[in-house]
Amino acid sequence: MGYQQLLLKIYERLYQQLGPSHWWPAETNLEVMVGAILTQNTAWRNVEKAIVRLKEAKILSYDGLLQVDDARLSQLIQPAGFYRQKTQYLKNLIYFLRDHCKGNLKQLFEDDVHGLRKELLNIKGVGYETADSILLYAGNMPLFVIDAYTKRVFSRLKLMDEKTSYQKAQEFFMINLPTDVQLFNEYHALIVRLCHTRCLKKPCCEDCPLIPFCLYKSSPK
DNA sequence: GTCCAGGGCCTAC
DNA sequence: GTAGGCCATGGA
Repeated sequence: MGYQQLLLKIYERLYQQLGPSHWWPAETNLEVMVGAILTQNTAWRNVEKAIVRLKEAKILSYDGLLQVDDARLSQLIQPAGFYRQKTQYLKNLIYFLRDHCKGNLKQLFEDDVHGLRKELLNIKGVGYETADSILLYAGNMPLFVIDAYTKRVFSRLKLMDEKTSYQKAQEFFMINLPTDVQLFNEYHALIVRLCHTRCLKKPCCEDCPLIPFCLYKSSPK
């Protein structure tokens, strides 16, 4: 079986087992962008707390985030951890939006995808995964998002090395899958959800949906 | 108490 | 281009 077929088989199996994800969990595109920064190396439940606080303070908006002072923002996002860095990262993002499109996100995502990706990566605090999450889940642009879970799952399937670079891993998926925003959206979401609900230590859990594709043999304990 | 979570930056090599 | 240290909270 070629990689194209294999990747689609794995996708179909995950979708059958886990069902649709309805990602990204956010009410607006700006909320997706904010969540993408807040979730950096942080459990989503902690991000949710910060998001709720931002909403309660009525500053989860372009104008709100533009005007709030650093100390206040820092205090509100504290539950999401790394709050001093993330305060600056959020400010950097909002200043980019101000300078680039005056906060008009619809206009922002009309740009050329690769040009926009390069500009996002120029923002201090936006790396590959954050940029691609924003482009895919807020901008509906066809970028496959790689994260630690993706590398963990697919290295276990012997389809890549855990240390594979972001670019190489992304290339692997994008070369071997049709360029389809909805497919990229759902595939990444399913990988994350799989990792939230399954043990990923070797050998495979006996009820793991990916057992048919897993090359590690379960050994009796 | 220890480990980890939907990373990214900086520095050294 | 990459390995290691750093950033911080909250749940398991």
